[in-house]
Amino acid sequence: MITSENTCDSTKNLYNPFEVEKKWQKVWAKDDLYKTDESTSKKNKFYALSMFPYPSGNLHMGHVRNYVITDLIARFQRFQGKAVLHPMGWDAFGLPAENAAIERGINPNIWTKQNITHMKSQLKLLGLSVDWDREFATCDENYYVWTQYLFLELHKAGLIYQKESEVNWDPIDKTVLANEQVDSEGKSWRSGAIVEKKLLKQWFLKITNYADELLKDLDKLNYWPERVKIMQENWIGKSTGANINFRIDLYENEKINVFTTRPDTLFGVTYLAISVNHPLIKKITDNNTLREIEKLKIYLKETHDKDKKKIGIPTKFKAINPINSEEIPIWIGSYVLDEYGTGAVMGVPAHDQRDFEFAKIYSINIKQVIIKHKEDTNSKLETAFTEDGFIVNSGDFNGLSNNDAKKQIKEYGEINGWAENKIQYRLRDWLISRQRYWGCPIPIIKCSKCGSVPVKKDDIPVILPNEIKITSNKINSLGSNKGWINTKCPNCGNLATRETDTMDTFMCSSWYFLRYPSSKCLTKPFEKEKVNKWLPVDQYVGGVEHAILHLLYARFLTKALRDSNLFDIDEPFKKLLTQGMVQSAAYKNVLTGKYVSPSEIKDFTNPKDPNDNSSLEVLFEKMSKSKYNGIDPETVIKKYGADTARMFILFKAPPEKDLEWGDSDVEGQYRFLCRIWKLFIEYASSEYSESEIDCDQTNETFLLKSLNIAIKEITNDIKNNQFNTAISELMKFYNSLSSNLYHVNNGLRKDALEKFCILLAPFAPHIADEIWHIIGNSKSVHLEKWPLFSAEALKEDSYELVIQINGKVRDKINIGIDSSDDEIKKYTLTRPNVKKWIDHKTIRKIIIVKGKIINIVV
RNA sequence: GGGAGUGUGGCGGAAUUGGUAGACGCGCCGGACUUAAAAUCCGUCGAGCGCUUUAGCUCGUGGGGGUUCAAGUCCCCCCACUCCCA
Repeated sequence: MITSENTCDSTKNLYNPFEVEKKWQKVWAKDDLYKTDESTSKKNKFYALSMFPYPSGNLHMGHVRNYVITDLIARFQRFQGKAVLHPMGWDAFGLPAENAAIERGINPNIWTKQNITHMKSQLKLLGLSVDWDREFATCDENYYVWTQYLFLELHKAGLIYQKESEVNWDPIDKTVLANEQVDSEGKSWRSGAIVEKKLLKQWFLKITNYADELLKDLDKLNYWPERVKIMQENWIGKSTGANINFRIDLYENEKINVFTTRPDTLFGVTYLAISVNHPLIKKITDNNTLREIEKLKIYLKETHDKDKKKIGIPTKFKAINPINSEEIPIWIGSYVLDEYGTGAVMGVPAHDQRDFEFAKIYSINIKQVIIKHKEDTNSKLETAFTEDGFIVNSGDFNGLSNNDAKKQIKEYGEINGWAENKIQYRLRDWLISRQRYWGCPIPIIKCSKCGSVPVKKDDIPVILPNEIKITSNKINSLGSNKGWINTKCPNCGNLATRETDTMDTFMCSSWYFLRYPSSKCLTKPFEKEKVNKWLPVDQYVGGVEHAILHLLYARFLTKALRDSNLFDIDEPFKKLLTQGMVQSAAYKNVLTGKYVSPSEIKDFTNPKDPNDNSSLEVLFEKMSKSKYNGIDPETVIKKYGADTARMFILFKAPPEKDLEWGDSDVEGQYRFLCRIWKLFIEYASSEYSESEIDCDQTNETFLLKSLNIAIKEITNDIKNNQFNTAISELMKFYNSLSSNLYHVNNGLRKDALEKFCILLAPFAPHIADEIWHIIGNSKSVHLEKWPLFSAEALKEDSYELVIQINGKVRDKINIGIDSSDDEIKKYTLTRPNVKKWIDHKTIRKIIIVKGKIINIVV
């Protein structure tokens, strides 16, 4: 362990990170060093943003990683002479505050504010270059007034509507649960009751209106990780196909409309399957069947997706396949969804796996209409054949490739009036109603005469009442507050009631990045010209878990508000970096499956469970209480300082990868900072700073070169988000600096030390400023310009040529940079090591790659 | 089942466009300093064989094949793990 007694220098001038960090944090705050520069239009802007945190109460390592990465980028961009906006705020509405209220009897508002105060103080320890003047929380009245304002804008634009929809209902707690609060067995995480589906009238946002643009514009996001774009693409789930009408034998005028992406398999349809809620079911009179349907409905309600079986109920109806007038049975199928398509599917067992399984269970005909190769004969299918191939058993369409048949059968159907082109999305409209207290109230008034009427813009905010009542394990939602709920209709003036649902918190977080450029504005959510100036966010950093929901909602809202003419940008986030998890060692007893706290383990080289003395498995997993592997950032900072924590986190792994916490690696970074400290203290003591005892040309060239390599590589690495290798380069430069420093002239010595400070500054900002001052500067190092490397200094007059014989390295020689091919050959062939390998052999070929390699093939 | 990704020493991880595999750090071992320990500084460390002084050779980036003068990198097949979607 490192303590203040045994740090780097045992005699004097210890590196004391706490003093250094406290000192500089004060100075920076006093000098407003990180205030956003809005004074000039000469500077290019750079908007650096971390996904804002939920104020859960304590800072986690995941937060630290997120903000340190963003901070490094923000600092680097400031060094590049840009005007940087680097704000921070709080995603402050949401369930944990309600749960805390229930458990501890604290008002969610007070709980949240306390958490913010505490987390902010922890955050400040990190020395982030955040412009704190722009801070806000989404639960602040003068933030959520604008969330309501935007709701009204969207309402005006026709993007908001009400619909009955199923929710997860906990019958014991009498409350609605979010999907995440229902476990894999369909039980409530709180009460353990089986969660029911209940129909409630809810508010929706028409995100589907933008499905196509959201999909198309993914192409514009050149600086987003490919996998995030693919996830969004899959989520939107565009499929192109056709709606096909099937007549029903008994009812001349009834038709069943099915959506399919595979019109090429139409001749292979052997049944239709409809959902339990399909309109046709109303025509069923047979009591037996009706009872079966009721049973199936209950089964579907209570069974979770994972263990759902395919269940079918036969009906007496027959459908007519429009392409060949074949009669096929109509089944009710458990796997047919109401929400997707038309609530009916055409069953093609031969070419769809789900249909295949269904047909096997109920002995339905399987008719193959696509074969892989033209010459293939039909064989019995073991599974559905879903690859491309050629059409058979399909009348006039036989012999076509199935992709051609898709088009031709669809066109044929269009001409004959039973098919139409159709594009279908998987994306559903966004349900924003929450039957919850701690959220942004939905600004709607319900009038018995006028229906749902939006609150007038002058009358917002609709303020969340502060008094809460907790009964039977829940906060009574807004509905029980009579003084609040009763109001007048803005339309007719009659008595009316307020909407008692609050908004999904994703709504609050879908526009916060628009607020930062004008976070103090009291008259609007944001100023158009400020949004146009600062947006899009140049670098957005956050966890990949938000790849779909938050990032998709934010993109949608940006587009919707653009269309309401509130600003002109199409996409909110130009560059996206999704950082990996922070993991640490967890000790698991393989026999019991239980985790053991490290404090109970005596010998870490051979960890044993103290309860049964069995060997423990060491796993690197995401930090969590239940696994006893959490590392508290505040503890680490108090032990080593923020600069060490920052350096460690940036060095240990590339930013997108998971990071494994390691105490000895943290100490390694601490030692590195100690070595730096010592070097600068030594230099500052007069005996070294003035002397030129041992000047040597070789050392000078060497140091100059390593300085310029460092500048070049570190600059490049930061630009490419390769912070781990940037720190490697910094270490190499340090190694060269410390071994050459007193063998070079005073000018170079000072210059190298100063540039080292600047290069270190974005990574470890506190110590960098301190050593910058130690060597005699008076302004902050963070006001300096980023150094440029000199190509001249990097120029070599010779290089090491690698000599390969048959592709294997046999020798290396130093050779002049201008040597011609002939000269290279000549030198190479005289080398004894080379001779040894080519003696008595014929040289077939010689390949020379200038500046690198010569390969002699014998 | 479909999609995306990962696999390199004891460990985390480096390797421009195909051109010296293992940068940098951690760890280990050895040495210096010390009464001793810690800290610090110096040095060794992919595996195997060889090296009595002199030194080199073979193998090696999950496995198997291929393209190439040259493959961690490109192509094909397989294995393992991770994530997303059913």
